[in-house]
Amino acid sequence: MGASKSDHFTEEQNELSILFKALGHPARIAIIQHILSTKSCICGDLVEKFPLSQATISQHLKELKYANIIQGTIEGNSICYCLNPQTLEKLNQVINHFIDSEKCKGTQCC
Amino acid sequence: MGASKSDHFTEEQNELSILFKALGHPARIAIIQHILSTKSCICGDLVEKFPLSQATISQHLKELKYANIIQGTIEGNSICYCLNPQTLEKLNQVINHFIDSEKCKGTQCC
DNA sequence: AAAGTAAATCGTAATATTGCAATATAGTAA
DNA sequence: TTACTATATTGCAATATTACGATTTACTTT
Repeated sequence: MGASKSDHFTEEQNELSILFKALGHPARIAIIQHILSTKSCICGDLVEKFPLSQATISQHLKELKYANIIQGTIEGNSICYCLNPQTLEKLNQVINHFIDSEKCKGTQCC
Repeated sequence: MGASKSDHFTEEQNELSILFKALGHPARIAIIQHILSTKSCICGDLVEKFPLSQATISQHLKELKYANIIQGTIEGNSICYCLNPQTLEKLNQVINHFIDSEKCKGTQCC
C-alpha cells in the first residue's frame, strides 16, 4: 500500500499537511509569487507567463484554492485570484509556534 | 508525463517547494510536533508512538533531513534528531515576506 | 441566436510518493 | 567473536500527483 493514513493523525496534523502540501510544488510557489508581484489580482495571464498548459495551471490553482491559500472572484469573463490573508497569517502562527517551542526547550543536543 | 518540470522554475522556487513538500504529510507534521514536545532530542521512540512501521518512519525522517528541517547526531546505538533552527527561521522569513508583499499591494479585490 | 473567449473538467499516460516486509548496516553488550 | 539493538536501505505493490489534449461550462460580444 502507499497512501494517506489520515485517520491515524489528528485533525490539525491533516489540515496543516494539506496547507504545506499545496505549497510543495515549484509551479504553485511561482503562482503565489506572481500574485504577490502583481498590483491587482491576477487573471488568466499565468498561462502565458509559465511553460505549462492552461489545464495544468487550472489544476494548480484548484489545489491552492482547496488549501484556502488563494481565493477567486468572477470578474466578467475571467476570474480574479488573490491570496487569502487569513491563511497566510495562520501559516505564520504555525511557524512561529514551531520556533517558540524550539527555543523554549533550551536543549542544544544536535 | 507528469512530473517535476523543475528546469522551468527558479532555484528559489524549487528550493522552497522542497521545504514545503517535506512538511506536506501528516506523519511528518506529527514527527515535528513530537520533537518539539520532547525536552531532549528524540530517538527511536517514534516507532512506538505512531502507527507506522520502522521502515516508514525512517523514510519520513530521511525526507525531513533532506529538506534540512531536522538534523541527527549519532548517540551511542541510536540516533538523536532535532529541528534545525535555521531552516525554521528561513521558513518564517518566507512567510513574512509573503505577508508583507500582500499588505504592500493595498488592493482589496477579492 | 451564433461566434468568441476564459476557465474548469475529463480522460489518460508518466512519474512520484507512501508503506511495509525483508534485509543490510552499524554500533553495543555478552 | 557472537548475540543483541537500533536505524537505514532495498524491493515491490498500492496510491497520488503531475501534465496535457480534448471537451465542457459559463460568460461576452456581435
